[in-house]
Amino acid sequence: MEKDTTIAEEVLCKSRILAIKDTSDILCGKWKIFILGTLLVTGKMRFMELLHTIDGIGKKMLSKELHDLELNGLIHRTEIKTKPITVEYQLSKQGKTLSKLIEEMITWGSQYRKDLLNLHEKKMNTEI
Amino acid sequence: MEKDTTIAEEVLCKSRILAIKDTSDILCGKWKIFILGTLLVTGKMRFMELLHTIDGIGKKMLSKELHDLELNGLIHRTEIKTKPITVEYQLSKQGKTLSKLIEEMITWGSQYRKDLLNLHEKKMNTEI
DNA sequence: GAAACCGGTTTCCGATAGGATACCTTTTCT
DNA sequence: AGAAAAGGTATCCTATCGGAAACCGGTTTC
Repeated sequence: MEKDTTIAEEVLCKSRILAIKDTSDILCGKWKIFILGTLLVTGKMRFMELLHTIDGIGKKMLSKELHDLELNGLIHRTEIKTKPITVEYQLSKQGKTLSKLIEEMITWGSQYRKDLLNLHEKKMNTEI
Repeated sequence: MEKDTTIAEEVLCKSRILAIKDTSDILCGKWKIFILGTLLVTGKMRFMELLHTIDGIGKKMLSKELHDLELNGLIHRTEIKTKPITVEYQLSKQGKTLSKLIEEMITWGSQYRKDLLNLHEKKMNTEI
């Protein structure tokens, strides 16, 4: 009886770890999460717009990360036959499911920063 | 009037991007999220337990990542004066606030894998 | 004809992340 | 005496990550 539950727990645990691994594999690298976040708030963007909006990224990295994200089905790439050609990127249906995760990262990051500041203030007060 | 809103929006946007950056900086690397996830489900663990539980990690990495996490206030390290000495690691109050984010990663990763399988099945069916 | 714009790709190079291995200290077991 | 176990460090090495810069093809404007 007890052995059953531990085995069941272990299987559950492994699948949870696998899920974490999947997620972090897909969001790995320095830029993907920012690209996704940017597309999430703007809806649609062109290559050059992304390049200028995402602070510090270079053409090579942007191009590579967009490829990865497209391969993993998180964004759509649309060529528009203007002259010169323009290309639009947007989140896919699958990509949009990341919004909760991204929002949670924003929430957590903001709170963490706030907590740090509070800690710092308190420390300053006790020092005076 | 319109300019005000765009400026306000831009400030908001920057702070959201900063929050994402904070979060991903703190969770960066190949192992931190697994260490946190493991501590989240088990409560408390010793160095060697973590080493054996987290598949594939080595001593050096475990040690380094634990240091980082402690520096950022996400975990507590407790030396217990047994012989030989044992050390317990556990999530701090701050660290526990990551549970929602980790749960969301698990949820998303599981769903993503499910969707992939469905896609694959459908494809197989149309191919027959 | 030159330059500029879009959306990239290619090449080169340096930094760093991360893995394997050996080593260290203290104490207990055999 | 020798080994083993806990919790690490130190050293070395390499694969990958990611940045800078040049280049490319098509088109349009000056």
